[in-house]
Amino acid sequence: MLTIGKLGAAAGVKVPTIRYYEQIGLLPDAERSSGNQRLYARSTQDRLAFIRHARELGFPLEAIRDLLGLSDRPDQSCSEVDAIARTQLQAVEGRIARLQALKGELERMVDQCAGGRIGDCRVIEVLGDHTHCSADHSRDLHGVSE
Amino acid sequence: MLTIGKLGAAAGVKVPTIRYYEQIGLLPDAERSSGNQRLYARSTQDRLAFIRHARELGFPLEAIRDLLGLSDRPDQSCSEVDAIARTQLQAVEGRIARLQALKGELERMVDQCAGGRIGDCRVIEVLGDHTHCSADHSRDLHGVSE
DNA sequence: CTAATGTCTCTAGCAACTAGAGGTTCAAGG
DNA sequence: CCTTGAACCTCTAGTTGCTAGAGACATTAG
Repeated sequence: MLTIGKLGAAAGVKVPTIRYYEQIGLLPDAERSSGNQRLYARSTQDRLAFIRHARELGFPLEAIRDLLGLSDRPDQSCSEVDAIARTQLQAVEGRIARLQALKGELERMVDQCAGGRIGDCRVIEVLGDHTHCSADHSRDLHGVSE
Repeated sequence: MLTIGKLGAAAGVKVPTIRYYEQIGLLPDAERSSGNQRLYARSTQDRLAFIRHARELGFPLEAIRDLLGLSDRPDQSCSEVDAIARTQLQAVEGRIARLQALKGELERMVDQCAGGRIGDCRVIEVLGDHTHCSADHSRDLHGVSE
């Protein structure tokens, strides 16, 4: 049996995140020691690694919840699993396409900044002007900052 | 003078978002009509279009706040503006690179899903296994979902 | 035995909005 | 002039996926 800290270190997930996953029902309620501390079986490490990897791949927690539910019923068709993965793939492709349009626009901005005064700055000017927009980025308004 | 609805329509920003921007100080407090409704000058439309475009380009609101502050002092050097844009460009390039790694992994998953039962499903298997990871995606853990 | 570290619960905060309740004001049609 | 309905107001709370902190208890190394 592992304590939460060992589990987190083994799976590469921070301790509060594990408690959060338990809270939202993504992990089952952990067993407890006599002193009320969470104890985990090895299998939980696999489940947690699964979650982590899926998160890294950009799957939202709701999709991961579905995948975990599906993986608990190994005799059914995997078409649903496939659909979730395909949806995710499409989302990633869309993000890449839009980010590449943004990249082009940013490059133009930086190239045109001649190092003068702000009054002449192309960056400011381009940001105030939509006419060079090469795509509809409106669906990019969230989740892009870093 | 424009009402908030007209302004929003003209700049492509939703009404509650405009009020939110005012609340956090990104837009100055609007003038009010006798009946307490917000009224905007045309110049606000430009400022709002600037914000919208910068958001579409992925600039966080804090960076936009800085840019707006800089654009109000047009006689200074634009090196700061340039730096903000370059930072943003780097962030976008990093995101693209990581998303392309993720795309490859997702494609492998989908290709290998032979349409059988979940017990044999490669998607589930790959998600449980980190060994094929081609990069450290750990900085991708937020902001990727769509 | 004690000190340090780990764990517990709980609340609050982050970005950047979005949604809803419940009430007021405005513009147009009859 | 009056009414209707859209647009506006404020306020609170919710979203996603965590992260940070407070204050208290548990465990472990020396």
